[in-house]
Amino acid sequence: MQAIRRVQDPQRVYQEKLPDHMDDGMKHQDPGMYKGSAYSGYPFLMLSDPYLPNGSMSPLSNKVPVVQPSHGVHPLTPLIPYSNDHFSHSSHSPHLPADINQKQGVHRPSQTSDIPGFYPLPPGGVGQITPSMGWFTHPLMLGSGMHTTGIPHPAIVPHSGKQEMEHYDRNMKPQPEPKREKEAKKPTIKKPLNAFMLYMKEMRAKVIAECTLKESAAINQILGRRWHALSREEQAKYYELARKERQLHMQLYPGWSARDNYGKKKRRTREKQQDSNSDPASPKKCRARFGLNQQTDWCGPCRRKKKCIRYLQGEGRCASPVSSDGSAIDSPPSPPDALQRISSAFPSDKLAAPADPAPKEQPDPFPGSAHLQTTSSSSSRPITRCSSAPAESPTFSVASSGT
DNA sequence: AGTCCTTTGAAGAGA
DNA sequence: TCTCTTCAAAGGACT
Repeated sequence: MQAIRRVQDPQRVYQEKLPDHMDDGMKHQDPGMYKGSAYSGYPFLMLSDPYLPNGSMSPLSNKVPVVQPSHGVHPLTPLIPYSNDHFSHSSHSPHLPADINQKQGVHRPSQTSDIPGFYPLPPGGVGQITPSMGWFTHPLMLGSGMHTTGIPHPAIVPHSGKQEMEHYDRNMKPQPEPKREKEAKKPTIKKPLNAFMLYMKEMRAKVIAECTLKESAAINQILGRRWHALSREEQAKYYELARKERQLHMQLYPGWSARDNYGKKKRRTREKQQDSNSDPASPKKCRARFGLNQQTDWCGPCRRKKKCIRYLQGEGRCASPVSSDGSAIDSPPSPPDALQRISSAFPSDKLAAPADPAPKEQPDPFPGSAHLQTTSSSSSRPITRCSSAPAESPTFSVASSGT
């Protein structure tokens, strides 16, 4: 039933979930645009994207040179956002069972029969699509993430990497195996990538090349800032790609739920739960402490529904909480408005920027560039210090971690 | 081998 | 309805 519901109403879901700034036009462009073909959102079919003025496959291809990343991301990365590694270890197996995901209760539609009319498959199903892509020999095409339709989807990966994929290939051999062992080798369907993940996927190599960094935590901090530095139009491209990716994912795995992958980081989960239980910086507790409206007031100057920045910075208290309309709630030194107070307190971050517990010594002269003051206080392993430098030629040096 | 770090966004669970 | 949690990618560092 859940699968049916999800398949029947994806358009509404996506439109509702579109970021606010997408309301301007994106939503209105959408009606019916996917109804012609069930897989019109499928990456391989997006050779000419109506959302991209020049029909480019890459949202940044018209402004950012494609850098072949070390991990082999395909130039079409934004539309094929899954790691090739997951598939490069298994050559095409004609014996690959079509229905490889029964364990997770994913209903694998047998062509058109099980797909509600909202996603009418073209005659012959998606399988007819592949011949038109004869030029396209992406490794994913040869992987074991093969959909019933014959089109692989990179979201299908083994539970824990390459070795399991090799096991999985062996499973293709007609050798009877214990049921329990078989179940343990069932691949995992991963979540579709969101807009920021798609952006990271594309820009990571560029940042690595610029900064000669490889540590992802530091790279991601840079990418996070650059993401906020993007214009709405630029971000909208990634939101749209993500929306299509979700739609494709929903089409391929109608019964899949993000919940299927819950519980795979159990240690971290437990620690976080313990932490949250005793964390006085939680928004709810901060609001309670300041007598704020739990429903409408924001916690702290960050205006994010997360932990209080000031608390995390060591002040041990919430400061300058603002109401939902931006007006000050406590009594700071009479700022013009809460937003200005916020931006003055955190000059290098936009309002929506992530809470960086590191003290902001001076405004970031290159917002969006690879300017990393320091790493998080939550990390006992300072990673990188990035000097202020133009975005085109940032310089990085590895901070002495003191280890 | 498994987990952490770090980012944003989507989705699910629970209050 | 809102808040909170988890996971998605990445790879070096750590346990």
